[in-house]
Amino acid sequence: MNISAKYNPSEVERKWYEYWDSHGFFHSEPDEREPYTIVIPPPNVTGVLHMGHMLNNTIQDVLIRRARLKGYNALWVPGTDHASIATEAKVVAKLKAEGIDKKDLTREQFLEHAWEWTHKHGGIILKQLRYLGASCDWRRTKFTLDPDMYESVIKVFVDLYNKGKIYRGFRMVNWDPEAQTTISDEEVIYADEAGKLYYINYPIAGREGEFIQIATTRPETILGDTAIAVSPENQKYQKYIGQKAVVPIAGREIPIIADDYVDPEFGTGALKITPAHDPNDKEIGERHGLEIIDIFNPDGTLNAYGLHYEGMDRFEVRKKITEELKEKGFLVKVEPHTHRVGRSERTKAVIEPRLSRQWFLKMKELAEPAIRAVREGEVRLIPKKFENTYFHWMENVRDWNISRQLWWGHRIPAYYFGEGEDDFVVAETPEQALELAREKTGNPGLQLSDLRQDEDVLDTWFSSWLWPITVFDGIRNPDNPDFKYYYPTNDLVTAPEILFFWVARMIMAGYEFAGEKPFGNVYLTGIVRDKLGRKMSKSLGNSPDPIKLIEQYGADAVRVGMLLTSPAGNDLPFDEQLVIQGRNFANKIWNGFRLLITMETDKNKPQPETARTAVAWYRNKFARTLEQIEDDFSKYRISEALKTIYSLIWDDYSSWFLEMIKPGYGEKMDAKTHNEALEILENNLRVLHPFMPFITEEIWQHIKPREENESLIVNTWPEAEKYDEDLIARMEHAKQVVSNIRKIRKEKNIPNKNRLDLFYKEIFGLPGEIRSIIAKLANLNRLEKTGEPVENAVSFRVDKNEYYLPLEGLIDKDEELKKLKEEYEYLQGFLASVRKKLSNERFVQNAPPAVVEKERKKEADALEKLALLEKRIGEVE
RNA sequence: GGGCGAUUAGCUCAGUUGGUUCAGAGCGCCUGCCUUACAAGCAGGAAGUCACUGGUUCGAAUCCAGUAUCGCCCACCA
Repeated sequence: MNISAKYNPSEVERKWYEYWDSHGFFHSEPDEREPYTIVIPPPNVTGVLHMGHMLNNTIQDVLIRRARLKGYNALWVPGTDHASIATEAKVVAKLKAEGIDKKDLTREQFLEHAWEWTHKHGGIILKQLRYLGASCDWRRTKFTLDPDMYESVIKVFVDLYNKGKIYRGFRMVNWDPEAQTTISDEEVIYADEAGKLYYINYPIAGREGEFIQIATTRPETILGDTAIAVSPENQKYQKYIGQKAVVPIAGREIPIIADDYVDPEFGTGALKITPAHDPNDKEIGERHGLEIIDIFNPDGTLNAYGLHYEGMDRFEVRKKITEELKEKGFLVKVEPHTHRVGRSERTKAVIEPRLSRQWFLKMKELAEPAIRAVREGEVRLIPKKFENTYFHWMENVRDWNISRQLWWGHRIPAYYFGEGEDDFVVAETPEQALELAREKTGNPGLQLSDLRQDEDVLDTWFSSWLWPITVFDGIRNPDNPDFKYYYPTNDLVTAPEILFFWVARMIMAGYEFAGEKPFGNVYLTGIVRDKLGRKMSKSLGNSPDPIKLIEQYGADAVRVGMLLTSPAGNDLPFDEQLVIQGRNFANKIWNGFRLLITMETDKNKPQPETARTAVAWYRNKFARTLEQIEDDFSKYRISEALKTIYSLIWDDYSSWFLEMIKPGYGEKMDAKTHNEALEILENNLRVLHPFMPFITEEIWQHIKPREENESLIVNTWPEAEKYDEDLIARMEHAKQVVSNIRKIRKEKNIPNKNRLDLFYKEIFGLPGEIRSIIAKLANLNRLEKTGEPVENAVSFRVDKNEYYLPLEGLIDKDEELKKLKEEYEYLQGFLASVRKKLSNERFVQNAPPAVVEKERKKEADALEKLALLEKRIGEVE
């Protein structure tokens, strides 16, 4: 068989993905087996794969493939999110580039464009996931705007409204003037920015020449001022409380009030109050019954209250009004001032706090079962450290503003029939709304055309929080077999950034609408960063294109590269070097396979002792390592599990096992060993498959012809077996002896070809088969026990055995003595420390007996070794 | 301002309930090898006062307190 010395992933990967998919190996239907379910965190429908997705989905694929091998009925549900604000922003930008303004379109026209865009770009990211090897059940692909999903979302809204949990409120919200919509608190990103603090004098009404001075970072908002507040404790301003001040430029008279909120130490100790544009001011305004003056248009320009600034942008007004204040003598000074500015996560526009009528969801009651679930371990967060943040947020949860002034999304099912505060009904369909409206108004003549549906849509997360339920149609049809079988799901893999946006809310929705947790474990990944520790982002251009990486190195290599350094919750400093390491590993595995498959075999040749021993040893070593792998997985230490397998295959299997069973030069391998080695290889492939699905399947299929149902992806995970610790320990000893000899060969410049003799004093027993391994790997002529001192030999000690390698003419007596003395001194120091412990009465009394016993053994062993060394030193001298 | 977490070799990280021979791995580095599976490799090697200061303990990388640095989350100081 002619097989390339370099593994070529690109040829292999497409082939096997197609094979798995077309044979339905990703597909799951309920059956008698235990289910194992993951729902994908749905990426934005118009998104493209970035490194964060790669990490996230690799972990999910590892979990799902392992579950499949372990015999679970494994289902990974894929899908995409309509991502209302992100997608709408993209569509608006695209239309703008084509010279079309959203304002000139009707809702229907705009949605047509949006769907067109969605159909064009939607699914790109899902296709990219296939290159990665993601074994999703594509037949179950969902989209949050699918008709059934849409219906479920509306049903939930109506349900919550009828339960009194959804209400309309006139509230201070975060207004994004760019997207012209409200956004949730979580979508506002605060950062320190350099700004200015403007000190402005407000004349006191009726007191010529007297002023009250305030400090503000937003001078344009003075036009919306409806009061000046001072601290009631403030001596300086006592006399003005109850008086009136005159708003510069506007000329309006506003009251001067006292409120505890004001910090007399900050700024001038007097605060201008603009209830329409500051959350605190709004509260103060409510306490004092102040007027509310909103000076902004939705796009951030000033309205008629802006007087001669009407129509100008807020930031331009800031400059202009500063000049005017200066000219008219109101401006006292301007100081540089760093303060926190909130910007929209999506559009980066400075957020304007704004009062408006919005829909809200009461959160407190919903949060309670979700808090309990995590506290009682019904839902586990991995790593655990995120529980603190979770509780903190959940215990201080605020009502959720769920309406967005967008078109792309689930339209709020509220129908208005009049202008009054309460002139609306909430219903799943217009027909039901009409019925309710007729009841509510007592007017049976009301027609559909008399109803106006709310223009707003729901926050994207209002559909994603139902994801684990709605992908199984659990809202509309809770008794369906899929929902009953797959829900609750097992593991959720996602980024900690959306712990509140999404994870916490899914837990709430799970208990509220399904009466049960949505998933058992939440694996929180880290953030993928570049070598400099910066978050990977498009704008920095520091993110490699994952698809290019896959093309260059292979998906298996990229998967390994991502996983080698990413324990749960830790950031992942991505380095292409790691992918190269993954590729090298693939090549190593490939060549380990190549050695066996190109080996000529002989059925009549008996199995050598070395091979028999090697097979026995590796099987035991594998069994022990499997235990470690299971332990790693049980603790969700995915990268540790990979490292464990990496070292098993690279070190134990390739460097030791294969070397042990290799026949001599020009010889054939006996058929028994060959078969056993292939079996061993198969087990390696089984545990490696979740991490490197492609190369493992490729090799698996090359080992021997396979039936379709024998494909590795649907094969079995190895069974745990008992193992012989003693055999493993003796082989460990043998490996150390071999390493010592290799080291001496290197020091003395003795080629590997030259066969050597080795003598030893046996205290740690070495059965013949272990000796044969040593002889083979170290290329020895003879390996014999001896009672006599060996002349002209280099000696070394492993465990309690002393080894002598006679090297006539190559011995430097002084150097040998020096080494022996160093070893001796070291051991003496060690002995001293052990004895110090043992002579400490308190140690002997207080330490557990087992620990004391260990120390005694250390002492005895050290003494024995010292005796050996002492003797050897005498011999050399 | 409040909370959480981190700090172990040049880099990225392990280090289970404090106790096996002066702390481990991978990468990188150094040395020697194109040895008939693999130079994307083999063999060997060097490298750490476990951030700092105290404390608890027979015993601390591990527990406690404080300090420093970094990171994350939350918060309305104009």
